[in-house]
Amino acid sequence: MADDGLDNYVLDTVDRRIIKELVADGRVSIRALATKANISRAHAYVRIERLQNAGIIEGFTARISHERAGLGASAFVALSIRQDSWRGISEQLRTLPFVDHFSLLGGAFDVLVLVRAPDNAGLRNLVLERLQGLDGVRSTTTWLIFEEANGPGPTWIDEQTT
Amino acid sequence: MADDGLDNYVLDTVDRRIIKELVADGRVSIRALATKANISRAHAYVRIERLQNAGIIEGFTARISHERAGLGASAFVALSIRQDSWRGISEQLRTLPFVDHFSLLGGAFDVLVLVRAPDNAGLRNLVLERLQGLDGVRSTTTWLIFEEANGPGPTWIDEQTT
DNA sequence: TTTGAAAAATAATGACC
DNA sequence: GGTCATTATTTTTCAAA
Repeated sequence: MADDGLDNYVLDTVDRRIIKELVADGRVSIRALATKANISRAHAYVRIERLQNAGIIEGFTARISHERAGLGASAFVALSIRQDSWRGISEQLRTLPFVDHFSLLGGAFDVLVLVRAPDNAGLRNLVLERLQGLDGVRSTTTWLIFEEANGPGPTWIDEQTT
Repeated sequence: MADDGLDNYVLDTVDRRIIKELVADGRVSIRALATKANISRAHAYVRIERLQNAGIIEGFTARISHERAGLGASAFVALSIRQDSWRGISEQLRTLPFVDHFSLLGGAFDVLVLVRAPDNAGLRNLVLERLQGLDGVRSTTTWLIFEEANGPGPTWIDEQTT
């Protein structure tokens, strides 16, 4: 593949500062961003566009409190699946309501799905009716989430050189 | 607790439309948002502020591609912990670099940590040196993430009545 | 990459239905 | 809740250095 600038893009200090600010506040004005990152506005525009074109910044979104928004019951559901069924299962999970995130894993389990439903009844229905019914799913194991939190965010961004 | 308007806030149709748009595009202008949600701009300001005060909208952020930003190795790490150690472990995980998200679970495992490191060596170091060294951690089990994706987003938001 | 200028768009507020 | 009007800011582009 030719180097079209989209792959193997190495972040420099300016990129990292921009990312840090945009992760902390996705609606920050370009003015404020440029100031905080110690660059000109014009430069900020250029860099942000480049980061988006490179696929490093995928987009911007609102962070919603699952619980306060009505999704009070969350769980991880491990799926044991047939060897050749990952692709099909993946396609279905992408559109299954209340599925937040899912991963194909190495090790004892095959697929780990993070689901968030309005309540335990909804969770139960989701697991028993939808997940276990997916073509290729052999068995499921569910762990309720009692409490959760996020890590420190992109602290690693300060620790790299360029 | 008195009803200060911050708790038990029930979303109506307008709130849901606003959230949907802001999740899809966190930097959308209030103008465009108001148009898409079929409300006036003034109304949009009021609603967004209310949603933020109620803690439903926690903030805004850039969605970063972990892989393209240099975090190519991700894994789930299950921690088996001492009964009384959750609080302390939680506090430490909040500041531990490369920790993305973690949960206190019911069931066989105690804590599930999602970590993202630059490479497998970094991942190994993180698990062996940092996570296993946390006070209260008895043992760890690691599952590498080969592939991952997100669910459909807030589709459930359309399916509720008010 | 930076700076300054300038037009267009948007934000934010307040008065009034 | 919605509409309108107004002013302050910001965005965005461009030219110049």
